[in-house]
Amino acid sequence: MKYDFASIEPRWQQYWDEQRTFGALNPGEAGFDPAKPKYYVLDMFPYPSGVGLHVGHPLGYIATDIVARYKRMKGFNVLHPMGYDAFGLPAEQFAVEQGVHPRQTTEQNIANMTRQLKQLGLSYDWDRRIATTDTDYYKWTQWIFLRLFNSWYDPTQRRVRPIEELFAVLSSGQLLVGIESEAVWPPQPESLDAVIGLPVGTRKFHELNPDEQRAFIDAQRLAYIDEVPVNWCPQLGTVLANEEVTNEGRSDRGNYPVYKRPLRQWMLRITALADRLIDDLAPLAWPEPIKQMQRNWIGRSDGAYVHFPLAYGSSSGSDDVISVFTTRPDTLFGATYMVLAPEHPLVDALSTSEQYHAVNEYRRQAAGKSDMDRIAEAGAGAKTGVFTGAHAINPVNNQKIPIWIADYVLTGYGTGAIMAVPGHDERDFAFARHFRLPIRAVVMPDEAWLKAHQPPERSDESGQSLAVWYSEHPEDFAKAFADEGVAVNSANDDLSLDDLPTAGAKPLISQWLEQTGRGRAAVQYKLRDWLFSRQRYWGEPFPILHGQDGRIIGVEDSELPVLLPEMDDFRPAASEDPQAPPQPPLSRAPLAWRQVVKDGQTWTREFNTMPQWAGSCWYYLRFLDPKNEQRFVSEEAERYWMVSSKGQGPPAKGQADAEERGAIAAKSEIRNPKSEIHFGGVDLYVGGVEHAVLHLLYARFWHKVLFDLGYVSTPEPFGRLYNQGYIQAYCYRDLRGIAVPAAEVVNAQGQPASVVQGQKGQQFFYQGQPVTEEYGKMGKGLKNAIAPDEVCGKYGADTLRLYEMYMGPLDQSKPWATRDITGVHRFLQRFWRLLVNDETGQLRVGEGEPSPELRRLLHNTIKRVTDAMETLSFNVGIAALIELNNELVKQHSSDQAAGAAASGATSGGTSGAASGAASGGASGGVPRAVVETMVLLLSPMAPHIAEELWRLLGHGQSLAYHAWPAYDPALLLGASIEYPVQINGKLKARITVARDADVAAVEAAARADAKVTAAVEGSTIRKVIVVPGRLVNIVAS
RNA sequence: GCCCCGGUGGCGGAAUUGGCAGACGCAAGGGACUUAAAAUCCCUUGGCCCGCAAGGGCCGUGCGGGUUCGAUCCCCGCCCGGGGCACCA
Repeated sequence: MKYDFASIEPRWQQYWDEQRTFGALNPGEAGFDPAKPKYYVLDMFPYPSGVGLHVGHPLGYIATDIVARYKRMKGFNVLHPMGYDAFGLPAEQFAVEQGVHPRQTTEQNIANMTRQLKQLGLSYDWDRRIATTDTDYYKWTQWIFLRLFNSWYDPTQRRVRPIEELFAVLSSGQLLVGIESEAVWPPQPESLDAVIGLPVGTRKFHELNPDEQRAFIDAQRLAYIDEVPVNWCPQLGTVLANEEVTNEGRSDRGNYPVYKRPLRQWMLRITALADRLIDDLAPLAWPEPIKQMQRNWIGRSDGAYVHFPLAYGSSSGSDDVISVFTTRPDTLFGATYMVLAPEHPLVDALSTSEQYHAVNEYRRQAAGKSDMDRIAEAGAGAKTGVFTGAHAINPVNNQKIPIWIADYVLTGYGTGAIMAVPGHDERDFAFARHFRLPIRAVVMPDEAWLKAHQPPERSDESGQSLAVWYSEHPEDFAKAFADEGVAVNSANDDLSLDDLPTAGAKPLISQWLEQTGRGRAAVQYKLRDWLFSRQRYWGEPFPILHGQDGRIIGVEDSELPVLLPEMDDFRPAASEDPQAPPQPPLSRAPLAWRQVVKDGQTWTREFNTMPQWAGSCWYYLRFLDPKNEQRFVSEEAERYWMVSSKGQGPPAKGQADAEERGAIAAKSEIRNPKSEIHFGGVDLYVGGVEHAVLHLLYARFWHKVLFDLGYVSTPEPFGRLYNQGYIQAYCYRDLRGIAVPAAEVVNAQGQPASVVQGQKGQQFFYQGQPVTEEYGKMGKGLKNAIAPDEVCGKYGADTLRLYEMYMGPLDQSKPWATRDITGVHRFLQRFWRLLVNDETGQLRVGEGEPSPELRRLLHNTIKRVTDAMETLSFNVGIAALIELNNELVKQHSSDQAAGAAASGATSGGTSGAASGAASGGASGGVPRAVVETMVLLLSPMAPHIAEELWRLLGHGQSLAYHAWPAYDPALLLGASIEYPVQINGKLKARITVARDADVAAVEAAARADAKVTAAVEGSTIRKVIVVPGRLVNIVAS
């Protein structure tokens, strides 16, 4: 009876399905065991694409499946679900191309993908399958949006609160509200402290009229509408989030040009939580680079606002101030001009009549440029700009400084205006040189810097006079000194920074600014509020109604879901014209959908839809309780699955230490007194690095909002994150550089490329034409995709699973080599034949006890495989099983060969383990205890063959919940240990001593060894180092 | 430019993170079985050198230094590859 995976695998898949083997039980369900710890292991759910999976996709799924199966055997209640992220641009575009409704294509794709996943034997609880497009799923996406809409961020308590509480707080008169805010641009309603206590135009909330009150409240919501400069992609007919725009200023999807353009859009106030999104990263068991990427993306920088009064107000009054943000307030004395972004709203009012034309021309050009153009120019180092004709007063020295506009100042960051310190900023330096603006030195560099960048014509001068020269003429030096140094030329009647190091000057000047009302210390983030609306059809409709009076209200919870209307034409209004107005498809929906009568008034629905990220922001919560009709997840299920069980597994690499974790947990105690344990969440979350910032940041934001509002128990959703690498593959390009189908490429001898690829000196041909071999990420773009169906058909799912895990470390990218698959396939066949006689089908298992040597080898293998499971290093776990199998195969064949002497066994991992192992009752087969353990160890990785062998071994039920084998640490070592003996660090001899020999005995044995005595002949032994259990090193000279 | 990650045989990769470098697999070469092939099994396989041989010597983890009894691992300075960010004041 041969190893016939083609019949074994479907049979077991059917069995698991029918028996609901992998169904996870929630608290309260029949059979639920409260004594079991929980383990939630999650994949990043896929987008159901029409082309289906290639072998790169399941890499992470196989890994999580192995963990899920392992944890079940370790006695955990395991939740391992799968679903589909089915809304969004790609699904819609695919549907448009195919000319059918997106729902139909989405359902087909889901069916196909589910089939592909099931074929791999993945142990998902399929009863919990969800798709973000299900109405009873997006009902709750809308519900969560309403929570965002109906809450605000309280900066004094640093948490999200229901909007009713803001009304109460404001009505009680506790806070002052500056409705006519000072001339800070853009206006900053998001931070209440910016408007608390401002002297100008401040009124109490109850002094506002109802419209003003409503406007103020609306502006505080976490979901709000704002007219902001957005990324507008005319070809896609929609706006895009910053995160969806490439470095080249093109759309992530489709690679179309993107333009900046002000539009009224829905925003989510993610910036309010920026600090916590940074701080709470620390204790997470995430890869450090991913944390770093999130920190960089959020881009916190500490500095100060400085208010610059205008020299001659073009309009009278207190508005005539331009505020800037700077990280270097200590260089304020060196600010010799200001620059506004071309889009800055004060530009019109500022510009003098002489400069008006030039300013307008510049702004027109800037508006016409796509981000791509703008970035390309920046890359060339060119600085452009125009003088407005206006001046401002440097508040620190009352100097009149010119105001320019230039597109190197961005509208989206800070206040859209900067103070230019050309002496100490590279960009300002380049700009000032180009336009011959004054450059002042206010920070003294060290001598090394002065020497390195000194003017060429005075290179022989001494350091001392260089400092003087720099102080007077920094413009003569090669570049701006942008580092920290010592302040110079920085004093007025009231204040002196001179001789202070930068770190000391900063707080001093910030303090002075605050005391004199000229500014204040502040923090800025690169992170922008999240642009949340899209002009597409295939997304979640907003549960929002617009009144004819301009009021915006949320749909009642009881009215959810707001269903997507059926439409024949759901195409977006694409256009070549960047200025064409957006036309969301839903604006063409049937009138019955568009209009709602409520409270005797007619309301219009919101026509935008949510971006694809919405559904993936909380799917991990819905998996906990996917059928719940009353709530997005029951409190009980949420608490059980998300709050960490105690004493789970070892920490992942890079996990924060206990102290750090404790500190953060203590902080969050304050935020949510109701929860006891923190930073649990998903126990293992596996997915690609491409989601390092987007999905993971958005989901963390939503989760924190739900946490603050008391809907979830942990401040973070994903306790442990792991990123699998890409699978790469060889690809081939013809002479024009166009990728050709890799499967049809052959070498000069006509062999398929897959058998000889990677070898040197090969030439490859496609349809008789020479092609070049390269190496890249597997996918349809490079025409080098390999479908899992192909491999499953030829070798079986177990072999595919084993191969993908054996290729190398899970987190590294590595090349697919079809040729190598035979290695693990052979292993499975050899293992099968070890237990089953090919011809007779009889078991070859002995009922005796294993020899001590074999037992030791077995326990070492258990340890190695168990360690591999905990650290996700499956490649070495598989290697350990192969080694044990090889050893057993060798012994077993020597058994049959007339009891040949076991003398040649030297290759085992633990030396000498094998000799004579077969004795002790193994005649007639490998001891049952050994093979059963091996079957269990193999089962998470190759579950079908393991189940089949388990059944052949006489077990009546699935091994999925059988206890994981344990090893006895006492059995790992033999009676004696072999020590390598080094002389001066070089290996010279080996000695064998008793396991319990003490250091002195080991040293004596080493000194007595013949090879050692010969090697140290004629020199003196200075020192002998004995590392117990490791080695001996003799220092001699 | 800035920030990460990596560099080990012909190839994918191991090495208890300071303790025997190259586990395991692929490929390659030799052999057994076979009419033959496939499959299977056995042996060899980092490089160089000495030896008829058994065996022995030297070099070797991108490069150059350093710390150490001992370095693939730690430190300093480079080179190369991959990823992220990028006019963020």
